[in-house]
Amino acid sequence: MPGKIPRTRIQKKNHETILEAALDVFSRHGFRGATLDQIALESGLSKPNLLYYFPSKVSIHRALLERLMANWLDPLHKLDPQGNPVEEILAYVLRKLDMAREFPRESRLFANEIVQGAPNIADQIEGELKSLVDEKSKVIRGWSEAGRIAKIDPYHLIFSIWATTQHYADFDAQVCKIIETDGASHFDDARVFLNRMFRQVLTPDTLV
Amino acid sequence: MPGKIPRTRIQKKNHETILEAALDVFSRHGFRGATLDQIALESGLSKPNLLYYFPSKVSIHRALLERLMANWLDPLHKLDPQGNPVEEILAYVLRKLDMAREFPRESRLFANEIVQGAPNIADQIEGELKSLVDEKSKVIRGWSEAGRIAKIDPYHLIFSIWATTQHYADFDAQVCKIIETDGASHFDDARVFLNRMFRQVLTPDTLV
DNA sequence: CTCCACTTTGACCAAATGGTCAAGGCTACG
DNA sequence: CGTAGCCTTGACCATTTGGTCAAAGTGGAG
Repeated sequence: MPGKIPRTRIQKKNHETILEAALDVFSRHGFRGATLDQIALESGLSKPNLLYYFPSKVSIHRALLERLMANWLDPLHKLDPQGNPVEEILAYVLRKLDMAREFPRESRLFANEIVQGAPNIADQIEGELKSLVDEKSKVIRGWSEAGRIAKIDPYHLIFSIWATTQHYADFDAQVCKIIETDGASHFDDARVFLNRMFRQVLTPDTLV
Repeated sequence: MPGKIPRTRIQKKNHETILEAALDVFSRHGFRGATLDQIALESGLSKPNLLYYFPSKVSIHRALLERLMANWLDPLHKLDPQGNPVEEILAYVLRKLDMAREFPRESRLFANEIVQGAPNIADQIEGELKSLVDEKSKVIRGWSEAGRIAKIDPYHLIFSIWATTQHYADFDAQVCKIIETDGASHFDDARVFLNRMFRQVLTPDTLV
């Protein structure tokens, strides 16, 4: 079994192939529902070959989560304390919505994991994710207290952004069955809706 | 194997016992992740006994989903076309939030099912759920066009309500790791936040 | 009390599944 | 072109899991 970092060209390629197939399978069936045989089939490699590159099923899952966490947090990282508060937060909302559209598998992978109690990424949530959220919450609270946006709880604001944007990826099956539009045009409608909603929420109360 | 409706007292009791245990296990691990042995253990019955009352694992799961769907839709049913638009919708939001707090297992059961493509409740979503949403969306659109609430897409409004409220049940593991508050006091904060957010969203634009 | 239908379960089964291993194939480098 | 080390896999294994079955237990109507 090769070390953590792929060395040879072929190792790099197969690592990639496996993670790509695993993303597909894990995001569709959750950790327990996915099988090594499915991942082997989908990746075009044999099952023992998977286990040559990764020591176990759970290690594939963990590698995936770890690799994707950074990308997942990226939109929030980009929230600029120096920018215009309302526009910064709205840009964040729309970036998250774009990610839900472009990377629904990643979103569902995390959703599956967290719904089931986050057994494999508890540490990353408590570490990386929490400290980033804490940091950006302070920024938002600063804006809030300066009267540049409404007085709202930054944590719940962030939760509501996650919930409303990821909903379109995680609950896609439901959304598509309720809205009949064939294409993914509901993402455009969602964009309009969320843009309006969060703009409205952030606008400071003028009278009080 | 007894018919659909439990007849004897003992059948009624055991049906109940099994579904209660199954709710616990399915909501924690998803369909594939749950095992009959776990459900048997948790219900205090033997595995063959489970299969005396239900013909298969999937039939337990389906019975659960079916039984809970009605309760799940109830808050939306209560949305009164004759009431005050803003207050009706806000009351709906808060009812949904209460359900997320009081019935997190039910919420996660549905979340698990839908994230994985809703293989066992596709028909109920396309039927009962869709027609209810269609009906209430018409009501909301009516209010919207009459200028009694803002001009917003009723479907996406409903999605955003589901997303933001159920988030506190489905993603509880994440929420609790990010907010340190020990108790479930974050539900109170969420109530304040969501109340403000949706009130804001529904307020009609006065100028245009 | 008796008897019959309802209920319960220990033992068992076939299939699926995560994982192992030894043997064979391939490749890059000298 | 040869060989050392990387890569691949068919066959196999132990365990888990959904499900079966025959036999034993139990409760309540008469």
